[in-house]
Amino acid sequence: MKLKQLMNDFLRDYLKENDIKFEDWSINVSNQDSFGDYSSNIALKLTKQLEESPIKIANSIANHKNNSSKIFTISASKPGFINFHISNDYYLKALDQILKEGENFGRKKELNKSANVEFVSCNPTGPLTVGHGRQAILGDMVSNILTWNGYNVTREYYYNDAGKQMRVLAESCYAKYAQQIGKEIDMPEDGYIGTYLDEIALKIVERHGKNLKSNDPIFRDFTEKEIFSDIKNTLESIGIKFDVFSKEGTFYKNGAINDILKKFQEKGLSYKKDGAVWFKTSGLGKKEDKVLVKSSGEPTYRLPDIAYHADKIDRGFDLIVDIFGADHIDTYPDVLLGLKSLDKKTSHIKVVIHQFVTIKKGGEIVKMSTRKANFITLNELKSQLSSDIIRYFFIMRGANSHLDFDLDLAKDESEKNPVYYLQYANARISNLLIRYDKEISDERKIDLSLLKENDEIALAKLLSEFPNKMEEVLKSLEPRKIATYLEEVAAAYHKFYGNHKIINLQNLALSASRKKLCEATKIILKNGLSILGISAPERM
RNA sequence: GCCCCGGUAGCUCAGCUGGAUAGAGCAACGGAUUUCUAAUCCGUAGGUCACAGGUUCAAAUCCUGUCCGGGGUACCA
Repeated sequence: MKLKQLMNDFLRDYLKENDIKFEDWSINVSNQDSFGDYSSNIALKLTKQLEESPIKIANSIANHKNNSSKIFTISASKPGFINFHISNDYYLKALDQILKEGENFGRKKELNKSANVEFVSCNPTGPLTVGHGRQAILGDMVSNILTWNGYNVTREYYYNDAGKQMRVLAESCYAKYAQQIGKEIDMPEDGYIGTYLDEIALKIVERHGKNLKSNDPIFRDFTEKEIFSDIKNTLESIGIKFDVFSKEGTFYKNGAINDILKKFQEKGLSYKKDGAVWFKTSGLGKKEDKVLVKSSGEPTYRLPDIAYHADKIDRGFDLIVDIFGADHIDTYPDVLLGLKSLDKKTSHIKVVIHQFVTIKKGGEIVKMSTRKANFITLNELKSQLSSDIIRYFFIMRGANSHLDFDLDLAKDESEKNPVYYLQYANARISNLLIRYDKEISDERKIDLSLLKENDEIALAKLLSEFPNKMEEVLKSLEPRKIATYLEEVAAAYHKFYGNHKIINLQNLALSASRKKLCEATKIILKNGLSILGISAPERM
């Protein structure tokens, strides 16, 4: 960050000295060594305004007085780029800082800001599927990213304990119960037919006998409890814990839903038609109006969702993140509209939408349908794969892309599996450090300037970028970017390791410096992996 | 019908706040000192960035349209 500032300062200084008013330039990482470390397009952008050829402007800029000459030199190249060449010294100094700050390197201090991350939030009508798994892991990592950047994070799970789905679940469970005790009863329409319900029904028979009536609350309460505890166990097995569980029923009981209806009515934003209450979204930029309360008297999901979000806003979080599956893409704008019309602040709500997951097995896509009990559960996945692998594979693609979960690759314990690539780099370093201490007991002042090889500088440069990366990730809330970065770090380390001897009894000073580079790499790998919630084994 | 996401190497995908010769992993092929852990490294080959227009000094990236794939779309959530 400091580095970019210095480069920008240099450009600003040039503009000021030449009395040019201009702001629209960028500085990017160069894509070729001969173009230095960073490049700016400022001269190209200035061509029109100055009515000069870009290369002329670039040369003029490159010759401008450089107050940061110890940190970088400047050159101009072909069409008109300004190239900044950063001194090795700058990157090596970053190593000192990494070693000094250790597990806090790149971490933001307490911001005194709070964030709420809502994710998973599925109703307890069945076991979690791999689709929920993606959301769970995405949400957990987003939470970690926020924590790392200084937020005080609340992980929240919201579910509907009162609606139609739970009623159907109870009816389905009764039907299964009836089957267990030898009665033939038809499954309710759109009922849940998964085998997990058979197990629950059997438990009910065992514990409560065979004489329960269909309307016994046990069929709802017991089932909810059973399924929920299964969900919690599943989540825990991949390292996820929630701080708060919110129930939809709360907002009926405390009157929030009626209040909102009343306010909409007062503001003229709702009306009655065909026995239902409609939300006049057409006046707010939408094409059609939406139903708030069905003619049956039951609210649609929108109303409680608005109430729930209003509640989150009122709890005073500085940032509210909603992680939703692609099925919400059309519906969350309604909720935001509702909140806005209630004069609630919504600018601090960030919605992360992720696409769905397909499982690839033996080169073929396994089609899934949740209702028809034709799905792969997260538990099944967990029984075959470690938490580390599951976590990594779910964020290997951007949230906005469909995810093909390649089961065969995930199970593969060879070098093909990218998770091991990262972990192996860490294990390699750990082993090396142990060996180093055995062979070299020499204590000396470290002279990092002995690190001059391209592989060494490239690695140091990459390590120094970690804090910037974390800031980027805070903006995009894309854990994948951390994974990509760590793969680069591991690759740079493996390359350095392959080309250069670290423990060299003939050159203890150089050995000591290289050891420091290894230690710094280990810190970065560990810090990055910890945000992803993936272990960094010392030995493999 | 309408909405969202995607179309980049044989496969899976990066890159997309516009920038200099489009990258990685896997697969293919060829190599690496009796290893500081070879779960590694080096090299070769592989591309009309779906297509057509447009904006621009500059387009894989922005705009428009078309085609293909996936998903959503209700008084279900």
